Amino acid sequence: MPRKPAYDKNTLIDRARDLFWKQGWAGTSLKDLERTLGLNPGSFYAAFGSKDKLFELALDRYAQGGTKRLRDLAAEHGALGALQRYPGLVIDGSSTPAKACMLAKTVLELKNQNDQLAARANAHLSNMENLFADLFREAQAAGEVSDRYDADALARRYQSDLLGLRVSAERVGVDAKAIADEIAARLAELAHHEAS
Amino acid sequence: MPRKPAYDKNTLIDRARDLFWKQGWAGTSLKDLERTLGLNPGSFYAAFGSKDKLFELALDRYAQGGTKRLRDLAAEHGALGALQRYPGLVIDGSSTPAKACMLAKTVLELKNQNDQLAARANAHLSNMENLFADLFREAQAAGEVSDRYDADALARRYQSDLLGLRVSAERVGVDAKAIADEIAARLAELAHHEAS
DNA sequence: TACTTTCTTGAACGATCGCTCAAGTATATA
DNA sequence: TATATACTTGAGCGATCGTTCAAGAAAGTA
Repeated sequence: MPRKPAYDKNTLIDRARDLFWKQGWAGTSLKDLERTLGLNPGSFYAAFGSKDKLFELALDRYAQGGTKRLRDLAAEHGALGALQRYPGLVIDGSSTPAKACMLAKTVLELKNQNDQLAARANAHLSNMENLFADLFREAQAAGEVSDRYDADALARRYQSDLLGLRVSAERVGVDAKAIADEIAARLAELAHHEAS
Repeated sequence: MPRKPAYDKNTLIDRARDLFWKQGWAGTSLKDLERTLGLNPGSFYAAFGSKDKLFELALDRYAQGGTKRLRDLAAEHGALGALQRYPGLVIDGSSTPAKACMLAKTVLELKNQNDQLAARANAHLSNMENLFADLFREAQAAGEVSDRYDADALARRYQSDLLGLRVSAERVGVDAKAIADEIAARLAELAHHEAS
């Protein structure tokens, strides 16, 4: 009996993610969303409930994409290979709406005015960091990284380096590729057993 | 003949900087500013012209504070000593309205909707990076850092590391002090002449 | 073809946005 | 003390914010 929606919800979430990623929370108005999604207010609220809810979906979708990309990389190039390639990948090409991390942008923008969403973004970042740690452990098991390092500490530092890289990549006049290369090169040195 | 303002403009700019720093551009309404500065709309616009203009002043004030803090550090501890202490300093204490860099926050938030302000923030970041490079060169002249490194490259990487550190410090559940220590420790290694 | 169920449309809501301006108040000079 | 020159006040402007909802259109069942 019913009538089917004229849109594909998954596609709309992708588009919303890209818009939010580029413009941020406050920088994206309902009018922007209606235009980009091709939805009138009524349909928008029937489909997503509120701007907050959609942003939450977009955040989850974003995080899911990041972990998938890294896992794929690990499947193809191994743990260390993936960790080395990832920095270059996230700042590469003009395919993404922004170079900076959407999760980091969200934490910075909303920490002091929307705890809900900021906390969710932060949780996704922690999740990602856990994945980094797993890969470092895997690299250690494979003998690619010395056991003398703490994988969690390496992951923490790697996450911080990535966030810095991606903020730098958002700036104009900064050679982000050079920074990405340095991060990757540093990882290669972790195999050595020299005294620190 | 005239009547003197009831406020000290410099103090107001400091307060505005702290508010903008913490809450960002869109997150700070005129009502917020009026409350924090103790100014009614009329006085506000008489004194500052617009929200944009005040934000610009706040941005400049912020950048000026950063360079001063670093220069003071260099005067007391030397170039390398200053570079090593700075990371710990910027994320330390609860004295600042936020841990993240206001310039970075501004670039991320406004790049796609207020070129004017984003570009100004970016320029301040470049300025800071030049100061880093000068200090690295100074450290090289003092023999604290090997000449085999390019000071500009070191500064670029240092800036990126700092930005990452300060985003990390804004998160909950992250041991930012540990990251700051690692950044400082890495600088100490730059004196060695080992093969890279 | 009639009916039911859902989706779509878009006008309009109250709240807030950044901002203006006329009227009132305080202070320094004369 | 009178006057000129600011500065201060706060009501209220038009625009936009996120959101609601009643009315109309489309599609599956009977």
